[in-house]
Amino acid sequence: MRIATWNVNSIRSRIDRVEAFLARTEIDVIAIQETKAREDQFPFERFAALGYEVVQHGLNQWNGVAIASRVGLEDVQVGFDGMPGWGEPLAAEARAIGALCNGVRVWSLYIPNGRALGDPHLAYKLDWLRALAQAGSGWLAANPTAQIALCGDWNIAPFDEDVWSVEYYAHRTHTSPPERTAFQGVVDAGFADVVRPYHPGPGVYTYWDYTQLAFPKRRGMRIDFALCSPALAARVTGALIDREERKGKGASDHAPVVIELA
DNA sequence: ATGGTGGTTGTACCA
Repeated sequence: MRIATWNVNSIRSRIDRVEAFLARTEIDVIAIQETKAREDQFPFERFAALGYEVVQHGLNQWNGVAIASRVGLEDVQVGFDGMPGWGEPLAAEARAIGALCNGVRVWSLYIPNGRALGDPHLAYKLDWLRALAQAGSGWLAANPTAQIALCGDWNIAPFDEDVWSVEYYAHRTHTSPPERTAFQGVVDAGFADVVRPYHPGPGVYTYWDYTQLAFPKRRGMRIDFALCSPALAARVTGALIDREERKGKGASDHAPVVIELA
């Protein structure tokens, strides 16, 4: 079984790329982020034609998450217990959707962007991650053998080797100690980065800014992860970061991350 | 080669 996670930066703009990716990679389940589409705008039929069921949660032109599966899609959950809201009045954003796919609970997560050190969005991001760690801890407490994949764009580079320049990010988000502590909180709850052992850094990234030739200059960040519960991590036999998908015209600024399960 | 922001929306906001 093969699970992918990919921030596509608009499913409507990227549907041709997503289609081609699914067709050439034998993906069973894909967690998608930044769909930027409401339910009535989502290209469900394009997935159906390839044999995938889709569930999606999108409220407006921002955020948006989806899961496509060709191995079953059950027990869909939008958001998780304790997930913080944003705005006035406080409202849940479209940043989390989960479903059971062939025995694996797959989550598609779009962790808030903190924008800048000191920005209220950063506090929101940290709250969101703390709530996720707490929810995840609860899921494993209820069932220690649960197979759970927390897939998505985490907007955090957990270690210095996960960014092209420590100096560049010294006073920006994604690398600050509170963010790294919050990410580690999810790891400590029992969810492991199963890709790192197959692709050790430095220089291994999943995101490259659109501006200033970041990709050809290899100026990226590793911020997209599939964190797996112990029972699922034990099934992992390989992993791939598909840099090919960042190349050429019409690419997302993120590459897909794929894990292979026995 | 991988190439100098892009997407959605509406003339700004988000990343």
